[in-house]
Amino acid sequence: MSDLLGRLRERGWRLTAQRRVVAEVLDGDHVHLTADEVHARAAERLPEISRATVYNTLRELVHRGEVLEVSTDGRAKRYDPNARHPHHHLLCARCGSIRDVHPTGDPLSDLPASQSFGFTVLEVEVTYRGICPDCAA
Amino acid sequence: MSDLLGRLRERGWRLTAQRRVVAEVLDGDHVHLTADEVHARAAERLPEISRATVYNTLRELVHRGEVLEVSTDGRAKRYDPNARHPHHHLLCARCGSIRDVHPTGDPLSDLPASQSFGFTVLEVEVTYRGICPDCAA
DNA sequence: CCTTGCCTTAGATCCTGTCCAATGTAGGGT
DNA sequence: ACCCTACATTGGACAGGATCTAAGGCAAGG
Ligand SMILES: [Mn+2]
Ligand SMILES: [Mn+2]
Ligand SMILES: [Zn+2]
Ligand SMILES: [Zn+2]
Repeated sequence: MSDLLGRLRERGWRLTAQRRVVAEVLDGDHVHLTADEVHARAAERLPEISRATVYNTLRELVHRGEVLEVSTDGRAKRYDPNARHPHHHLLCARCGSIRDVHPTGDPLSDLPASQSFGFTVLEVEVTYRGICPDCAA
Repeated sequence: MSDLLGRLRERGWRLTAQRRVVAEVLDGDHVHLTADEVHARAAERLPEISRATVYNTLRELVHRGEVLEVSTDGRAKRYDPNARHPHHHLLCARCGSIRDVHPTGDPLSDLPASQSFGFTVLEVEVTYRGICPDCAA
């Protein structure tokens, strides 16, 4: 994230207290918060911030490529500020917790053109599913 | 699917008209229906079948390993009877349509033990995302 | 056939996420 | 420094997907 706010301001992003707080909450590595978790932490600093604004801000950060949106089966999506370093995820099937894992190969190149069915393939997501140590105990 | 019903009956599954119809609807390859699509098609043959029963039956088929549950980002999950032949999916980011793709490598073996974080890793899912020919036009 | 424990049902309810119309404000222009 | 206004925020309504509940139905073993 580092100078996220600077980068966004240059692109004409209006800088509000709400957006600043959301960006602060998302700062760090190995952060995978749900929108409601982001809202809860943001509300500690700015009690009147609304859920709608958190959703709006997250949607824009995702759209601008600053935050990664991680689907977790039926549960709430998680937001990952570590969008610059491509990586994959290890997901606990029981509690939904997430860990980062780093790829050894490039699965995109593993998709032969013959299997593209005319799709314009943009990205690939690899999700390892299992049971985390906490849930196993 | 072939002798799905026989297999399930042996495991003590009570055989009802509703379950039979759901299994019939799911028969075939490259089938990726949502729960509501399954319900609509089942209702053509058995008009009084309820959504709850379709959900219950799908959940059990998934739990027994007879059907694969495929998450598609924010959309309704899709149910895939082709659970015996492991494969991955190519998902249209615009309309949510799905195609089967077959892996060239085994991403599970690409996960070094050093990155398991104590998880018991059960499976890996690879999702290619892009734009399908219909949506591109 | 009976019985009983499993199934099915309609509708309520939950969860995540989006939409809306009213109100507030960042920041460029003067 | 102050105004304007286009853009942002807000609370609450809304929507889709999925689960839960309590009442009644029925498969299948005896
Ligand atoms: Mn991550
Ligand atoms: Mn499939
Ligand atoms: Zn867990
Ligand atoms: Zn499409």
